[in-house]
Amino acid sequence: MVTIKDIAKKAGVSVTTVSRALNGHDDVNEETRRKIKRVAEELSYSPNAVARSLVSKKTRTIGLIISDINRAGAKDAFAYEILCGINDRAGELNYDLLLFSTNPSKQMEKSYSALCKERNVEGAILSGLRLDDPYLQEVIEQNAFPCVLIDIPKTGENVGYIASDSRSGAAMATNHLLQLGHRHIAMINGHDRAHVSQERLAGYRDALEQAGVEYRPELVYDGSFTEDGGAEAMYRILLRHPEVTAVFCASDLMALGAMRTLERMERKVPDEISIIGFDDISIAAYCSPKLTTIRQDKYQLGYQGAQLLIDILDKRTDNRKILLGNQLIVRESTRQIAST
Amino acid sequence: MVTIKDIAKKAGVSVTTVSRALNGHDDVNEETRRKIKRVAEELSYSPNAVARSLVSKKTRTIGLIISDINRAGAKDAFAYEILCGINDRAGELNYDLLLFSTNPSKQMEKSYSALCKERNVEGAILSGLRLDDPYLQEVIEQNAFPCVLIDIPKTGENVGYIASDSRSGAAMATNHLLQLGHRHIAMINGHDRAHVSQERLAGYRDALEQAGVEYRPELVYDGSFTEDGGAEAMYRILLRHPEVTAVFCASDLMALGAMRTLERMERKVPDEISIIGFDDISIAAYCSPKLTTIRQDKYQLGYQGAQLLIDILDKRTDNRKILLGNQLIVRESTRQIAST
DNA sequence: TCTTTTTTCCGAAACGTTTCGGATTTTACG
DNA sequence: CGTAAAATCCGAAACGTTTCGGAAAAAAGA
Repeated sequence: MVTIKDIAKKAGVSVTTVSRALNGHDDVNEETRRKIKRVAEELSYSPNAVARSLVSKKTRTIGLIISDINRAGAKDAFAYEILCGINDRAGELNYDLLLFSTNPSKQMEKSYSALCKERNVEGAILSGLRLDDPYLQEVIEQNAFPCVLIDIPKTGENVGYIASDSRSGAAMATNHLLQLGHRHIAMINGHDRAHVSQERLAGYRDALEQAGVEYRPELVYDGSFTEDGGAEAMYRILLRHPEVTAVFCASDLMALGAMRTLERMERKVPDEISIIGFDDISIAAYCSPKLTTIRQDKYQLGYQGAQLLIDILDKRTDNRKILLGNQLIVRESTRQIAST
Repeated sequence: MVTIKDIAKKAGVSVTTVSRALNGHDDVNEETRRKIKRVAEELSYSPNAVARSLVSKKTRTIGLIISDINRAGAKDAFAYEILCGINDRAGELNYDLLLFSTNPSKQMEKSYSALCKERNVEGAILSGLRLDDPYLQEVIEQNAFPCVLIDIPKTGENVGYIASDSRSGAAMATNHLLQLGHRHIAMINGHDRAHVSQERLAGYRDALEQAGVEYRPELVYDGSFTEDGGAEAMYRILLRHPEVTAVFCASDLMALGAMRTLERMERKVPDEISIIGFDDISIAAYCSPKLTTIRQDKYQLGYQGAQLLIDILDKRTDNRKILLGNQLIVRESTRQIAST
């Protein structure tokens, strides 16, 4: 390995000068700088980032703790799009990303903060964590290193969060169904360890109450954010609440499951029952019928999340909270209620 | 920051002993070890991985250069599944992943090998690179650091590759169509800067020739691996080769595009034209008609790729090449040719 | 009791870089 | 020409860890 010393020797200067020359400091003669650069080139020198960060305390690295990077996520590609956003913004700002191997199988022995401290990342972005994650509290309380949480509404001196506005999104979805004349609207929600589930439920209630429709808790089913869960929930709705003409699903995946059940039971969507999802995953535009849904911009979640983190790092902002808007995408799975 | 020195001082021993105690060396009294561990705990010490790797030359980090991590990839989630596989295996073996910000927009000034050398990663996995990538050659020739290429058939002392067997997969697809009685089979291929395109074309030819069907180059169109490209190619096929009754698409995304065109032109799939794809992306099981395709195990590409890299690192194998099998998934987009 | 072996510990160097404080040389100014 | 200022360079320390070689202390053997 060729080091700064080798260059110094060959160029006949001190290591100090080599360092300063290569880093563009201005107290080095242009001619010596050229020479040093030439020698560095000849020896095909490349700086050792590890040594550099040991002294500078800077790694230009952002830690990523994305617990939902797994096979199952391929369908909704949720984590993926977030990652793309982070990757793009981090790339633009010249940060690299360190993906921690948060081993979910064997109980992790190291906390997130330990992980980040050890590796000297400058900050971290956490996504896919459950509200009851044992290490989450520690991250926030210790306030040890700057981080941005995705979809977890906690802030602190050094911790910010970003999310899409689930509540208004859910209200938007429910309103859409209401405007189509539906009055008996069920909801298939995700598991309640996710904050977004609470928010989406609240939005659903908001819309109902504002429209003067009674909110009936028994119409809300748990689909645990999975396709099978959605399918299962739909069976129960069909069985127990035949009066229901529309279902708001808190995720597209669950909506897909619900539609599968409806197909099996030979109930036509949207003619007999309207379905609206949440997320706008790519399948939504291809399935049959195409799914009406609330689009949330997952990419921006990552992109602006990365931006927020770096703003926090550079103490460039006091803002610790970003809420992204959503968009209603009307496709084929919802329809004006049949006038009976 | 609390260091090993602080522990040494508080425990009344030397830094050497602390280091050896914490790292489980056996030349330290069990009692002192306990004491040191206790002190470390009290001070909530966490080791500095940067300093450690400066001296040990080990980072337990794998570099990732995945040039196709971008928004567009959300539909096929190809890069994502590979990443999941890598992430899982790396996690199991206790490696972290460093995602390099290969900024495709501004021309990268640093080569991959420079990137990896600087950051002292132990090895790297490269995916999504084009055959004509300017830096690819350098990686292989310099042989500077161990790496695994995905879908690029080059090997070397320290470089291995992993891919799914595109050629046999394409033959499998074409055979499926032949067995259904099709004789006029067009192909929509990807751009030819990808090695897989060449392979899939070869497989297509293999199958045709083996079945005694003439290979006609004019039936092969370039869909450049995009949905729009597939749609465009399909238009041309319809226009110029009305005799075609089946199309083999070298990717599901292009198949989706082709099906879009067919729907617009009111040609029924599979009644009038059979379509088979390649990849088995998640949409394939949901679109209408559901897409018959060749499934390749992208997750294993990553998982076994990571394994291969680590085997190379540990000099545990001389194998430098892994070829994964594919699987024909028959759904709804192919059918026995209508007997005329 | 004396020597040898084993156990337990430590000092110092090393990893490759940055940076502080100062030294030397050159240039500018009166 | 003498002095002040600017330009250019350098030595040494520091970052937090590991490890080599050996030293001191304890245990074992004769």
